[in-house]
Amino acid sequence: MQNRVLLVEDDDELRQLLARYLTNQGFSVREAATGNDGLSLARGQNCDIVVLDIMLPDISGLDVLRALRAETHLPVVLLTARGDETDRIVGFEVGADDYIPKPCNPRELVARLQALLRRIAWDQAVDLDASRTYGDLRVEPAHRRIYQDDVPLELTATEYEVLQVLLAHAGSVVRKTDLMQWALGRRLEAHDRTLDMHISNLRKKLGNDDPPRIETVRGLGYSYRVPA
Amino acid sequence: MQNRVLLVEDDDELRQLLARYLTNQGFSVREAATGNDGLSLARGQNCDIVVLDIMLPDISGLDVLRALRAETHLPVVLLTARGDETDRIVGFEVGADDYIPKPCNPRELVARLQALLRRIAWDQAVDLDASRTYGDLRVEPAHRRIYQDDVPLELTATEYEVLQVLLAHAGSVVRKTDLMQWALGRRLEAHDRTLDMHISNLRKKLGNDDPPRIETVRGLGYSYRVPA
DNA sequence: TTTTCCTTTGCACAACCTTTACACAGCACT
DNA sequence: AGTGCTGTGTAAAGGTTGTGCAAAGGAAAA
Repeated sequence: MQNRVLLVEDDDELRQLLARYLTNQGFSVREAATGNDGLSLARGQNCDIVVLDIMLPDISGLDVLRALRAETHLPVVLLTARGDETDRIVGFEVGADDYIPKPCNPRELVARLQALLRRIAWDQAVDLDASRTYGDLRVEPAHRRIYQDDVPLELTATEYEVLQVLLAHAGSVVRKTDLMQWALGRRLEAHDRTLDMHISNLRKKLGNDDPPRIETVRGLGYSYRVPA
Repeated sequence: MQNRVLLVEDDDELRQLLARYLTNQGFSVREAATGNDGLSLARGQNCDIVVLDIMLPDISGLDVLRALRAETHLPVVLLTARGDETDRIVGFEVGADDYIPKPCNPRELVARLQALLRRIAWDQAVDLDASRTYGDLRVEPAHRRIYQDDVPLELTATEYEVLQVLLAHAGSVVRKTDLMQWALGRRLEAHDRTLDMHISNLRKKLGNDDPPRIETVRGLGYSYRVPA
């Protein structure tokens, strides 16, 4: 169950050093010293992640990456001698997942490889219940909806954002300036009643309970009453 | 419609600089100046990715990350002044997806954010070669056809792509910009109504049900109504 | 060429965010 | 109680933005 790394690097000494370190860290390592070798090994589909030097004797690592991206989404970490910033940007644009400047600390390389593999594992595990419940309300970010007793509320985009923030802070007071910043994405100016309007509309849609679910804290902001 | 970044950084000047740059690059930005604010906002599930400074006035960015990881797999990029290698390793071990030392080039930050978001999109993409069924619709990638109650729909190439992407994400909202990228293979420019046209045509071919199978999520994109 | 399809253009319309306006509630001070 | 200030509730009007769709223009395939 160990991860298989394909290491494409022309400098024999460095490649063997890294290969040994990666092996010690529990990876199974395939090595290639040229771009073409690397490309055919990667195409073989028998590795989980590729570490790819950019400076190679035959074809550039960037071209190898381009060729790979034309057919797969195999994770690729670029490795390169001191990076001009533009180089890095290009690397990412071509489809790299990470970019590590040489000389690199092997520990950091391993940490980054593991972070990338972990990310992939997370993404592929069905990450459903990101939904949260507050009393009779249920927030479902995937649908961008909030359900009250399993009935979806007909909220506008802004209303959704506002209620979302209030729920995330359920039980404590959210200052108007923060609510404005977080839900509306701009600063609260004097005499701006926009927020009050959205709160008013939200209360209506939530059923105008008494006492209201969204409490007013005069001079401060609003607070969603924590469910009993 | 655009990716939402949560920027947690206490240095007002730097935060505003980055926020402005990210906005210009097409992100929608939410800001927090403290760890606690950042944590509540991230919990609110109203962002796609988090940029997190480690040095914060109240609680350490690492603790914020730990708390987040206890409940979500939200992508997190750490940002820090100290370049100590051990710090980086710790950051990754706690669950960071990337680690950028300050002072960071905003262009590189954006490139890394986009690489991470792209990786997630790739990972979550459904196996496009398997045939799938959604209610009365059946996608058969081998023939590039979609059947409604076993009767093939007369779709054009683009319509097939659009519907297929919507189905692959059935039940959740697909942003217009993503739909454009995945189905049409190019970026969504301002005033480009192409997608709206294809949606309109698709709805017609699907029978113009009411409520429509392809729901409009104003300001965001479209969503295929998950079959009961 | 003809046909099919993709894209652009233009207009109408709907959704919705914001402003305006006024009424009223809370609070401090007389 | 009365007065005035400040902050809030909400209806209605105003303005902006996003969307639906027909029709025409182009581009690509047949």
